[in-house]
Amino acid sequence: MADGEAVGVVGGGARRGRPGHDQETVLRVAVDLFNRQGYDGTSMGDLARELGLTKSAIYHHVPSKEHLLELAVGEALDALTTALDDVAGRPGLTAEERLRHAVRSSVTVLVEHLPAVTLLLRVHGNTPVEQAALARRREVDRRLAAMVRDAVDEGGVRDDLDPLLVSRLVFGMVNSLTEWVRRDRGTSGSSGTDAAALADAVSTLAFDGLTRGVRRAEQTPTGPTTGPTTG
Amino acid sequence: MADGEAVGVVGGGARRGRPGHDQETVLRVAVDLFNRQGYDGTSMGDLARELGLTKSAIYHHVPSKEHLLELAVGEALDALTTALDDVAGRPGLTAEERLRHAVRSSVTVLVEHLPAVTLLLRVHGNTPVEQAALARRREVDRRLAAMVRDAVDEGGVRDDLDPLLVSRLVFGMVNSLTEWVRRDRGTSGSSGTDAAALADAVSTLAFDGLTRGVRRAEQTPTGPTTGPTTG
DNA sequence: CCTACCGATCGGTAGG
DNA sequence: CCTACCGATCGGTAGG
Repeated sequence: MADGEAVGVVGGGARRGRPGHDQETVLRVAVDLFNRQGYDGTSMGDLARELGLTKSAIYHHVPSKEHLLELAVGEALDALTTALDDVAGRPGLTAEERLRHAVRSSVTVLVEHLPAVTLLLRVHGNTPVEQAALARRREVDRRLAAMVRDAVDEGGVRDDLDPLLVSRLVFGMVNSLTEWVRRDRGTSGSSGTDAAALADAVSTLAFDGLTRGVRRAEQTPTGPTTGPTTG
Repeated sequence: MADGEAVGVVGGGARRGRPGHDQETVLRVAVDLFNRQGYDGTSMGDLARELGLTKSAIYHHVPSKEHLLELAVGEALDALTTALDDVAGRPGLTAEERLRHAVRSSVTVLVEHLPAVTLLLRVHGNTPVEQAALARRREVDRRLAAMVRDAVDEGGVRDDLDPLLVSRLVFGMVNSLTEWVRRDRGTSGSSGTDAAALADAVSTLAFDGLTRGVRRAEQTPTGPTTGPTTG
């Protein structure tokens, strides 16, 4: 990936005569570039060079640059929305437990869809496509804020700080993972372990803080180690 | 600021015959645009329109678009570095107290230099100027991580989580403030109150977590309400 | 000669 | 999937 080298295309082993670019490959390489250089800072020429083909050839696979953005942010928003639906659909959980699940699910989704979520979090709203993405993202934020409010009302979460502020800070911390988490080299589809450990750490820090000493036993939610998103 | 309206230039009251654009005004308007649309997503034509003058006239005040970026990220990095120097220069503080000050200082600097810090946090490294900014930013991150390690070694901060991870999460939470904090309308130079309240909230959440009940008296550091940066 | 700009256009490159 | 291009716009500069 270093110098002027075009990326290997088919992940597996045997490579066909033609490079075999499909939309998924173009999308993956494009999103990586968008995240490295910024969406506006990435030209279709950059993408062509990275793919090892001409600019025009890209348009055989995708109709426009912005469609690539749309696909990626759609993936991220679908995953986040589904995760929240899962949490909301659990019967018999307290509001605090649902919030804990939401934090863990957010981390898991972020790690499993890292490039897409990273791109989503950097959208500016410069075009209708970006504005639509921001609208869906605000809806996710609203649902997360509501879960914090519910947990405060229920009594499990501190009420000396504004719930909206708490929601912004906690999920701001979660979202900041995109700044440094790296994708695991894609042996296959197993990214679960790292994500779970990270989710634990984030959850611990968010709920218990970084001050030493006050550790609590009721840290683990009802569903113990099974991931709330994929489960 | 809504439609095609050019921004008011001289903040005060009496306006001179000529618009009186100086470099500072150009910089302020430019950084606001960069943060709204992205640096690469903002053309010098956009900036000219917002300033109410021609593109060419901008180059009477600034040598290039990138110089505007350089000035802004320099302001942010200088402020962050100075704040860390201040904290490091305090004698007789425990490592935990220094860390608390660092968290509060970071919030204060972020609020007081909000546009500059926001821009800094979005730099990609596409040019030598951006790469230099990233290098300075990494140095700041290293110093913050070292403060967390010291606090862990000292015993005041939990040691069941990786100090580097804790540092990233806590200052990721701090940095996420740029996503939603709005500058106060600039009556004069008084932005202290809001920043202090926000610093309190962030510090409380970071050190004590959001779980109800375990509130601690030793929350306030040695220097109680005087801001560590400006003091 | 200075300042604070303007209308027009430069050489290159963007997405398509 | 390429060569050959387009309308437009990019950051920056010309003379006045």
